[in-house]
Amino acid sequence: MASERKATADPARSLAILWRTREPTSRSAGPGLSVDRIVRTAIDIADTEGLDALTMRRVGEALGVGTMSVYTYVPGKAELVAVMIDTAYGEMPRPTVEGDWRIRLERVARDNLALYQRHRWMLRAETTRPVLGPHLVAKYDSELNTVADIGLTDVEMDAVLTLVLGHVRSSARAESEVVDLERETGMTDGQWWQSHAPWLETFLTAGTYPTAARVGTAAGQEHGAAFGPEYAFEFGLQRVLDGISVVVAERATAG
Amino acid sequence: MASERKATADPARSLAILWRTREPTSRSAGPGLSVDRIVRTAIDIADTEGLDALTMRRVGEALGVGTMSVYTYVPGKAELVAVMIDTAYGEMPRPTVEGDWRIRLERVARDNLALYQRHRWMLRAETTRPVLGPHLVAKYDSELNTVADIGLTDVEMDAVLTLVLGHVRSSARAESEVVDLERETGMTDGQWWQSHAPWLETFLTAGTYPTAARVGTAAGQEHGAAFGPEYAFEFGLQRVLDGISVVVAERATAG
DNA sequence: ACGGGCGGCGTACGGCGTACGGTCGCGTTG
DNA sequence: CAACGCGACCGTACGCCGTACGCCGCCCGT
Repeated sequence: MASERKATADPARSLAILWRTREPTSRSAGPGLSVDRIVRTAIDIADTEGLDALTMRRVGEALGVGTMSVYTYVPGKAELVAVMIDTAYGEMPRPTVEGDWRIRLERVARDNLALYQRHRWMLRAETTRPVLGPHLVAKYDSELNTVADIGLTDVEMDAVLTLVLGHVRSSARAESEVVDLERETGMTDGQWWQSHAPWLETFLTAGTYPTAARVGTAAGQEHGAAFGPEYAFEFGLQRVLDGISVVVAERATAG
Repeated sequence: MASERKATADPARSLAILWRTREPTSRSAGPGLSVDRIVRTAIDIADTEGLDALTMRRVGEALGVGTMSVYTYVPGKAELVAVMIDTAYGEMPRPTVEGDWRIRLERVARDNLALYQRHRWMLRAETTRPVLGPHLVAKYDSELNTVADIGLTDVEMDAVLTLVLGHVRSSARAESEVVDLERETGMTDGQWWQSHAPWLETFLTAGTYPTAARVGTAAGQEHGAAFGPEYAFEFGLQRVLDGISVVVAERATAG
């Protein structure tokens, strides 16, 4: 597919599907297709077989229905993916209001990480502009409320959320890469590294990049693998929260 | 393409191409193909027409050569993209050693942002495991040196770099989405938002998500568009650096 | 002079998203 | 109660993609 070229070409239609503005229209007792059934099936496929396996033909097949029947409910694949994303947002827990802002924000980060771990395809699908579905809006609102009372301006609240969610995405991607690699090559991360190491050493004359060699080795041994995604997530999250707490403190003393 | 399924299936071959272990082999005065010419052409196409336009047929055509001739030098599209990525890393400036760590790290962030702005396709191509080409290694080494003398452990140095580069990537992606959207729909970000707003309001009963509505509006008016990628980058970068300086200070007093 | 090897490539295959034009059974209307 | 229109369903086909395979013809070593 030439991607989402026209994903937003018809805002009316796209948004109508996202927000389910449509009667159930169960006319007969036939296959009984619906946007919801299609989306659930598609998410299932993407979860278990990966985004590459998500094919319109595959979706039809899984529903026991012709390929083109799917197009009765969804204008195209891009829109289907959009609804999948919004649906996934919908199954997240809403942030609690307990604890101070740092605890709440940390919770938001962990919930989002769990989302990406459950639906790794989202990391590759969320390429275009945010979907603007009902669940994304609800999520955005509830996550904003998490940092609504700590003295930040509206613009800063948005930026804080963007920063934290961006870090989560980055970490989730790094972790997902390791998992994907293991599934695709049948090697663990360590084995993959081992198989590349001799070749790397061939090219990399000893001493040319001392820092890279030392740190790469150190990081590898520390985590038992070439990269420690969980460590990177935790370390980064604490750094980000530390950084945020600096502005929060500023606002508290200045305001 | 089923993506990079076998991108690393033959480490020897892949690494050999990455590190250019091969005589130039300019046998005749024919088309004179080479990995370098192919990669430069491919980068050109991706830069000006986007990653979706990067097709093996298109590459051959641009080189005045049959499609399959490209395969003489490159095992497949995945490997081609890998070399493109490493080549792009190669044209980055190497970080200076002037100033304190914060200035140097900030410079690293800005250089990487500029890279992504010049080659937006990298944001969508860098999906798999890092490429392990010569330029990536050199980049990693020189960027590490930027934070090598501030009292962090090796593992922490790696994590700091990962954090900063992750933030850059996230910001660059957000910015790229806006640009792509404008190019694809012919609307500016503001216009796009305007065209969606009436529909959103239809679904979004006033007052259901007060915080989202207020902050969304505030952020939009502040930046003159629905989202201010540059602001998000700057704000996030300062927060991240603040967070890092907390550990650095800790190490300085404790060590 | 010649023969092998390799750079170059034409053709073809399987798979993708999806446009288009049917078919058929239901709910509504006279 | 009969006719009908509409919408769910779908078979076929088109134009893309990546790339396997086998063939040419030229250059270079002999």
